[in-house]
Amino acid sequence: MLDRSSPVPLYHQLHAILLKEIQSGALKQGDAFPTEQELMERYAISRMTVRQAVARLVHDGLLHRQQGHGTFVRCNVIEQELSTLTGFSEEMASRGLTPSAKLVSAQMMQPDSTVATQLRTAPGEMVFQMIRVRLADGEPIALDLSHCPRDLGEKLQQENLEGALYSLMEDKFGIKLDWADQAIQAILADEFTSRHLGINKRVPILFMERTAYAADGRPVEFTRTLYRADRYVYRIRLKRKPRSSS
Amino acid sequence: MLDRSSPVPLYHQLHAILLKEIQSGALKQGDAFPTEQELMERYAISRMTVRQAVARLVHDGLLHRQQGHGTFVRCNVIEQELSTLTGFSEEMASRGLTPSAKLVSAQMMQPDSTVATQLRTAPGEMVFQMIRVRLADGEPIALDLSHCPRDLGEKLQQENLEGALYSLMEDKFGIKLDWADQAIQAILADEFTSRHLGINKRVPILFMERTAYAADGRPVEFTRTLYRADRYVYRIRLKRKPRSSS
DNA sequence: AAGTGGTCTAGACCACTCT
DNA sequence: GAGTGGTCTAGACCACTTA
Repeated sequence: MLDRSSPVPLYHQLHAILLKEIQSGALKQGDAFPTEQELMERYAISRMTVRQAVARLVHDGLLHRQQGHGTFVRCNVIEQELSTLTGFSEEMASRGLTPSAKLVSAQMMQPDSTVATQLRTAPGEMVFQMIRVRLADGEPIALDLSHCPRDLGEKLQQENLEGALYSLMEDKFGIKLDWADQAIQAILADEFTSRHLGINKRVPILFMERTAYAADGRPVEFTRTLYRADRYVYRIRLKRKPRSSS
Repeated sequence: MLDRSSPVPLYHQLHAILLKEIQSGALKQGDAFPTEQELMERYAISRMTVRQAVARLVHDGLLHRQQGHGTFVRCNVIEQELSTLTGFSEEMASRGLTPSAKLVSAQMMQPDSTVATQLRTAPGEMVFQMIRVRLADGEPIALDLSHCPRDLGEKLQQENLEGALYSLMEDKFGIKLDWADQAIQAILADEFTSRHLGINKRVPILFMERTAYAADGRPVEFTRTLYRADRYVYRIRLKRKPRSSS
């Protein structure tokens, strides 16, 4: 039931309860979900609060509503990997693999023009670069070249860089990551990449460039990641948007 | 101003107005956005309606709210390509290119096991397959192998298949596309692909598999698309999600 | 006609940030 | 203390679906 003395908002508590019910498998695909009226009475809360909790489940694709008909369970998948920004460590952990990293280098450097543009550094300003081999269950999966602004880099230099960068930034530095722009391409492995990933040269590589931004709009990381094509598939779930004004 | 006699919801109208103001450039990055109080008075509507309109702008990353501080303009980008499900034609059009398609083949066929699984066809049931070369400004960009359930395929066979498939499904067949699961990999071009895209063999290819679903949860399309790596980059914007319950 | 979700109101109290 | 956004209530009317 709901705890009204908790600092956690009621709609948040209700969302967690409903999510658990869906994921437990008690409700099967296509089953009718409790109506708003039912939820209002069962938890003794107002309709707007119910709607706020249900809205998130609908938005995340677990429920499907039809006006005048009802609310229905879309699917009972445990992993509903929507298009969320996750770091390598988080992504591997969610797939049930154990992530790790081997630090190749970490230093302040003069950014190339792409890095400078993406991180919006002043002319002549240095950035922090670290190169890491990312592993899953001990197997090399990707080569990662991360760049951060100078001030953030100075803090990072005093940390263990073989773990999750995003946890470090959020939990230790209090940076609120908010969104990222990604570009994904297919390329052939070069000498440097193939050596670090333990693969042949001239094999296909999934190449991702990502710029991550904090809640205030400031870029906090620009990363180039080269994934072994034989070990990694990029998966994403997309939502259709209304197409009225286009 | 708002039109209360319109069938369009007030929060929708307000969203459109505010979006226009942001995109017009009148508000610059970092500028303070009108407070909820101001918007309530200016448009003579209640706070919840204001919040509903603003919430979408926040969710789409155009605004940034900070409790006790205010609402601020994140950026004045015209194209905020969030992670939305778009077809090839829509995507190219949004990049300012003219999309087209050359039909290679279109037929009913026995699905392979992947296609049958993704489209959830009954054993022995046929599916509709069409193979198309997708062009942008007359240049071949991708080779597309689309599969649809039998009933949908029968309708498609009577249509012009060299245009946008999603428009056809939504506008002509009344199918509400809702979401899709995608997998993106890097592979090497095979003989069939390189011939149709006019490229050398053994060059890298961005390979995407996508299953698209309607609002009722039914799969309506499974597509394999092979993109020329030298002409196409997959771009996406991701939002960070709260990481409390994981 | 009854039940559902979609929209909207006019209040209320709280947590947070700034001055 | 004043102003902001965050949460919550108890109603209301409407549009749509099903029977």
